[in-house]
Amino acid sequence: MLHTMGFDAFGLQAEQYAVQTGQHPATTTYGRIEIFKRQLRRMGLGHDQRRVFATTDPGYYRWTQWIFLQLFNSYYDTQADEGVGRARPIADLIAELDAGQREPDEGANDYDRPWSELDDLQRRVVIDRHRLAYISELPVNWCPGLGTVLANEEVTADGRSERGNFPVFRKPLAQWMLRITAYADRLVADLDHIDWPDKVRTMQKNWIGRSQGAHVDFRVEPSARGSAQAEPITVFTTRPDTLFGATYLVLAPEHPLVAALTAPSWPADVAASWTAGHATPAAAVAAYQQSAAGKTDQDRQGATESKTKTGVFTGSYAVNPVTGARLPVFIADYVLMGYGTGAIMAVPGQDERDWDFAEAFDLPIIRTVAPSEGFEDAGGKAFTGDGPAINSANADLDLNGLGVTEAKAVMIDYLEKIGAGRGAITYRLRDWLFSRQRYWGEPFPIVWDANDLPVALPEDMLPLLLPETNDFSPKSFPPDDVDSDPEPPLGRLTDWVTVELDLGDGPQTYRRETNTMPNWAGSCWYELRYLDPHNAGALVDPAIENYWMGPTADRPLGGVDLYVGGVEHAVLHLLYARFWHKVLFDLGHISSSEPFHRLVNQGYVQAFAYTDVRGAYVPSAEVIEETVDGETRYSHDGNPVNREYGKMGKSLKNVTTPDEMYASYGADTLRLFEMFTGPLEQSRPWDTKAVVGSYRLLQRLWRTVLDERTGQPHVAETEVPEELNRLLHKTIHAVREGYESLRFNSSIARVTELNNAVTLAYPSGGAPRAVAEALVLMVAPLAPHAAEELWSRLGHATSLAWEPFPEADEALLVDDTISVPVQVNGKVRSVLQLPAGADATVMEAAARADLKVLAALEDRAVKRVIAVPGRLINFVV
RNA sequence: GGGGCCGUAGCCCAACGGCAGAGGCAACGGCUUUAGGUGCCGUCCAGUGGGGGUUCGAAUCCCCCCGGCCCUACCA
Repeated sequence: MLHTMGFDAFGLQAEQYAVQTGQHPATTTYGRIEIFKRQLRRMGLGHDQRRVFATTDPGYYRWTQWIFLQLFNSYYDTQADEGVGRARPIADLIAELDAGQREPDEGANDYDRPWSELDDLQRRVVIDRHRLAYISELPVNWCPGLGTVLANEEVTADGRSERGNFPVFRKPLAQWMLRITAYADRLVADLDHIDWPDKVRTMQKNWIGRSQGAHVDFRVEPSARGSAQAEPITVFTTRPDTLFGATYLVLAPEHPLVAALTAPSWPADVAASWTAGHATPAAAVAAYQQSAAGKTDQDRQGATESKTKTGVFTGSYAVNPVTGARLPVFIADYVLMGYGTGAIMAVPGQDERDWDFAEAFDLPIIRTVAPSEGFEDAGGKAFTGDGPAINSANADLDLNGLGVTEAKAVMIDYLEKIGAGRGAITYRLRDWLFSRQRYWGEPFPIVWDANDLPVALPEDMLPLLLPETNDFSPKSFPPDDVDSDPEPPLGRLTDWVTVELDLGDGPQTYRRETNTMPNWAGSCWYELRYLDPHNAGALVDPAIENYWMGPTADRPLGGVDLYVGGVEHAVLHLLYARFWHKVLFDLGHISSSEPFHRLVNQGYVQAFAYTDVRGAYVPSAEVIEETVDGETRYSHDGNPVNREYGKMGKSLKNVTTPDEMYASYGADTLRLFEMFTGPLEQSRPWDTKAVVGSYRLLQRLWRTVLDERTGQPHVAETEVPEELNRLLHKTIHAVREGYESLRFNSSIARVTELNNAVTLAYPSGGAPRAVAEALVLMVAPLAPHAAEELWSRLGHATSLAWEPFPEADEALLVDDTISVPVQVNGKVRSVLQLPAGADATVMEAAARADLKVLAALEDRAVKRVIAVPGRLINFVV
């Protein structure tokens, strides 16, 4: 077994602490690590110390940087593995392009010329766009209050930073991105082959958000922009079947086509609500864009709840490819640039949001799916259910009468035929924004050349050490300062930034990348480093990786046998780590394709909180509980208080730490108690009253083994009496089962039960040694200190850690006679003592001879007899 | 709005579809110690949130409702 731990110590939290205390992050980080190590040691947690490291150790982040180079130097070959796709070295791509075997991926080549006609610089730009680590200039999450950009996963639903709770704005900035979207399908598919809680699998699936539908192209009326060359608007829809009901288009305010679509003037007789009172479309669009940009997603959400839709007309019209109808083009913030194409076809008849917008702007509504009976009479508006298509035919195509699924397929075929669209899959998942404008993180092993193109440092220059400085504070801004721009602290170290290197073309001047990696980088692969923590030549020796984590029959994709962690990592760490693991797998560095085979989410330790009559929280520690007339009451300073239940928090005045319990009862009691209060996976209240129970168990066990006054063992070197021996072996069996299934609370209960029986049978010592030793060994995993001491005093020279765990003798698990309940119509009427091996016939005969059973049967005819050997008999009358 | 988990004695929690109770806390009685928020022995207590269904038999499986906790949310 390999059981260890490490310190994930780069990132915002560690840096903020350092800034607050005016110390260097390295000082505070390594200082805290020493404290944590002491605390963990004090608890007797048995991690393998030889494998402990911090993600901030240069010997570790050297390999984090190395993995980044792997990402930079590879691309996703979507054709590989029968279309599943696989990461491959970028050199392979270049070779194939040079050999004329393929052209660049769609969207990667902006030069209107094939690869063979591009110059070297253009080729580099095109190649850079294929990399798994690439620079993007799309809008990102900019958080002025933190002075850094953030990943989608670090922004809460209400548009604020998960850390610090500052507003987050969308802003176009050149940033490193990791192409996690290439792995979307595999990240979903492989969830079926790992043993994770359904909850976490569902969360990942929802986060990845695969949806199947179509891209539809809408031609823009040339008159709108005074040019015949208008670029079509491509929308994504999951309901191509409803295209006949599309009555307008909506673009996200940030959509790149908005400028081109903004007409010079309003058409005649434009509705007042469409213009928002502005004299020209340009003014209306500009005003709307500005107000949308200044809003956080939280403000947008406010509109969601009231269902009020806002937007403005661009003055342009597009053409519905199946009906030829003129569709006004709007911009509205209910359409998000980050999903699909950032543009939708609005079908108010089948979409509630579109219906709301259509009502607000007085736009036509055409039903293309017949609503269910009574739907409209009941005031139903948009009908999103299944039903036969209506109003859905033109000269070449007739969907009427088809169900939704069939109509979708027919429509996609038709769109492909007329060149107006195609089937498409989109994801909610975005590529992973990987730059942070922070000091305390892994520097990127990248330099920029005279062409302002990125160049990877060679592996032998790793690790690229984080430069020493006292000027590490982030440049943050007023939280609402949308116009601010990020300023990485490393950029201030001009001596470090400008560097002369010979990377093969002779000495040249380069500019170092000044962003750092996010805190997730280090925890993306630490499970691999534990396997081979001191390897200087590879992140992990392949043979060692295969030994510990390679695929087996039980773990078809390989991975760690058991990973215990909080559910809060479901769409952050656990998603990122799976992604990196798959990249390393694709590139042949490891044999497992999933990092963690079995995941268990431990429950949260929660706490009660108490409010007084005014609703103010009072300190939980001062609340008195009493039971009056069978009713439990809580009071504080003599005044009644109300009890709530939930997380611990300073504002709730219910935070407790285990320190006090440790001081009063010691590490073993604390460990035992924490495992005893309930199942590992279940959240439960931290209610310290009951801790004496665990304390007593250890005391009682102590007295079972030792004479309290002398400290000498008082066990007897005798055989275990048969009855006690049966209990012993049943206990061993149950305790094992409990440990194996992580139901530690049950195991402790069974140990307690056995010890109680021993105490009862041998009140003043003299318990058989075999029983005493088994008890000590069984409690050892949870109370190692006391167990070790007892083991030693029992006369053993070596640690019990080397002792095998007790094994149950199967023969002793079954009793000679068993009590078998006899039911009549499912109700227990009698209990018989029968030999353990009694078969159904014997059981029935015995039951029929039983007086209580006869009385219950009352001469009624027995219709049926269910006799389950070893369990029960049921007479159905 | 969507999703997940959970409701069993005063409390925390057990119970392969088969006698509702393993263990602990609290309470009560006694013993011990009395400096005691100590130790020991014993006693006590629910019919499984509510309603329906499947079954010979349901805490357990299915459906609806109520309550708690957590996640997610204009995803086209």
